[in-house]
Amino acid sequence: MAYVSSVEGVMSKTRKEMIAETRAKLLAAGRHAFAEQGYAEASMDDFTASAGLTRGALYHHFGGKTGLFEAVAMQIDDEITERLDALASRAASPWEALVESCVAYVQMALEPEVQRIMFRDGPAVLGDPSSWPNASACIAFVTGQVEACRAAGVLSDVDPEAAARLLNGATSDAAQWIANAKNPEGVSAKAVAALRAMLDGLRRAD
Amino acid sequence: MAYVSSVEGVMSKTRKEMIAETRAKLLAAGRHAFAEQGYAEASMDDFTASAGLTRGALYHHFGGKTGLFEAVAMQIDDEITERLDALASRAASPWEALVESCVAYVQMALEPEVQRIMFRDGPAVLGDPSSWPNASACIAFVTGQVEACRAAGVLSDVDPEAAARLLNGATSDAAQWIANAKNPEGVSAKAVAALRAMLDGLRRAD
DNA sequence: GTAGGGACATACATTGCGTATGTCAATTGG
DNA sequence: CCAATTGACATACGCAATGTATGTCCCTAC
Repeated sequence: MAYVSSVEGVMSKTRKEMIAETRAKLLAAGRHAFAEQGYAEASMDDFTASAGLTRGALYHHFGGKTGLFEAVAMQIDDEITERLDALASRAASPWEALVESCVAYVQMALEPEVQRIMFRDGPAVLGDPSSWPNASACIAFVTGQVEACRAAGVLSDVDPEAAARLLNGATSDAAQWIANAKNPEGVSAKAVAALRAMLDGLRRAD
Repeated sequence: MAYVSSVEGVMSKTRKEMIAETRAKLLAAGRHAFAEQGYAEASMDDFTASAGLTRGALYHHFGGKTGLFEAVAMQIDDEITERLDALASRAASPWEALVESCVAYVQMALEPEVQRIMFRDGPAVLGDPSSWPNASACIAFVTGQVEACRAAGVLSDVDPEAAARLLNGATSDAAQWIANAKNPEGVSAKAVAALRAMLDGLRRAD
């Protein structure tokens, strides 16, 4: 048993692992390059080489530059959703979950990687986020929270997805604003305060 | 006086007119191409040729592809501001002016040209709109309206620019959503209703 | 064990941008 | 009225980057 024979089981798994590994390497390299230099300026030759590969591998696995970018965006979107989910599950009420999710969303959108890939280059490369392959998991997540709030009776009769959309736009735009401000802390405080006020507008007046 | 001598006055004006005309032709051709094909896919050779010119003229007047795009974006931004201004000046109150401006903004953002250039490609090419050369005149305009509302006492104590930013993000995102929806009319109604609700959140509870 | 297919690299063609250079008309100064 | 110069614009060139077509090698399957 000094070596493994290519009987099938073991080797095939190793093989699949190798493939998954190169996919992951490409994904990571692309993600880094897209975040650092932006989509247009990122050279496929450069960042595939930095992963010890060539464009051949990229075209094989992702079909092209756009395909890789799409995969990266989906990965980030999933991560955001997961983080929001973890946060919301610790909230006392649906309403609080929604509010805290929105605030957290602003914070996440401040991260340069998220900002650049999801909010700046994303729409230009992939089109409207709502038409992305996974339909923007994080928007769907917020929509769910709005629905929960409505079910709990704390929301006025607005369309859940419409509310989620508006919130998404408001928060991501606020994040852009904060990120490019001279004093991000002060601006952030203002933005969050205004955001809470707007959210209150959605709450049922009782 | 059968012909005009190049004494200066008349001829120099004609000359300037010619120059202004080619500038305008480039601007129009670029605007059309950017709107139709997007920034990245628009070929300078193609659309300058469609204006009866070459890239030489473009580089001379605008410094490059980015420069022309910037000029186009500023032009559109000015047009939007002007339209909002005309609309707001007919409103009965500052609050109504703000609300109607936001609703109108959604409508404008639905126009394919505005959508593509200002909301999709704009941020990717020029960066965050708030850092654009003219600092996004339309955001400044809305900020002014929010300030007027605050002065009139109908707004709670939110930061004017923060509110304007959130509104801008919410409306433009809503527009994106509407534009890509199957039934734009229905979605538009939902979005506007939710927008009004959010706006109410900013209004001082009295 | 050999035939086949998939994973990836290499080679090539195309396209598009940016810059350097050239040309011609118009302005300016005498 | 003429010559020199400036500026508007076109042409020519080089480079970089993408997409595709082809090749090679190793694993898998029969």
